Amino acid sequence: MHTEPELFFQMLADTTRLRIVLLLQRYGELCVCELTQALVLSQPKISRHLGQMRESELVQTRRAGRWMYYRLHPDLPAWMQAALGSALDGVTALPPYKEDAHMLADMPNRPGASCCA
Amino acid sequence: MHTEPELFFQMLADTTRLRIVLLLQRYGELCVCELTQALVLSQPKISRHLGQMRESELVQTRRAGRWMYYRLHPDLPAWMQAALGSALDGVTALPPYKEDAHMLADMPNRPGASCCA
DNA sequence: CATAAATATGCGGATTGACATATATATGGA
DNA sequence: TCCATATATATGTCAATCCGCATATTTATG
Repeated sequence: MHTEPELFFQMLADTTRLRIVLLLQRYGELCVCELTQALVLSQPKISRHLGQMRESELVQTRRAGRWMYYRLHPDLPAWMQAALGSALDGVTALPPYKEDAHMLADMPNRPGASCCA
Repeated sequence: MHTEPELFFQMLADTTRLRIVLLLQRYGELCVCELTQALVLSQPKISRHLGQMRESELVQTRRAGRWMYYRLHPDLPAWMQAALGSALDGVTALPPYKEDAHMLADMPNRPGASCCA
């Protein structure tokens, strides 16, 4: 994220993007179809928000077969990572963020079985 | 700020508002005319953004004579205060945030001489 | 009261963001 | 090779936001 601080906050200023970011922070790496099922939102909507976040270099992508995996950009400045940590602390107990993690944990046949819970 | 997390981030997603918030965090309490001079922006523009932040309960106001003083809302959730602290750390060395503090420090005849530097 | 300083609000135009629909690309099976 | 499905991207439309300018409101002072 070589971009401006206000762009960072702008990415977090939408509910869908914030939900995605917090899931990525928790699960490490997720593909579009996993996010679609976890958030119960249309695939184009998810994809568009992911595109924005990739353009602003908040997330990074990795293609594996037909799945495109997204993760938080590893080169985020320390203060951004700290701010994300604070947001995670303050938000994980609230809907809809709380339910999102459960939706993903209960999802069968996750493609990569990418990571932790 | 009893409002949603994404509203908090939305308030920080505009350069002018972010500059204001960081000045308030640093100086504690400032009136509109001080902010106008520090940021070198038009008074209506500043006032408008302050109004938004007051509506979303990110800041609180206090009238003292003809001056209206603004400060960060004292009841902000802990995670929001932490996130603001991280942002301050990451941003104070960069323009235009760095210059803002100097502009205010060098301003003569500040009304309340409200606070620290 | 009348004036001046400080702050707030209305309004029009330009930009941006969100959502739905449509189109493109790729993978796997017959 | 051809088709069906899964995944990703592009376009059109509408609403929300931001800005500049002008004007209104509030508060102090003489």
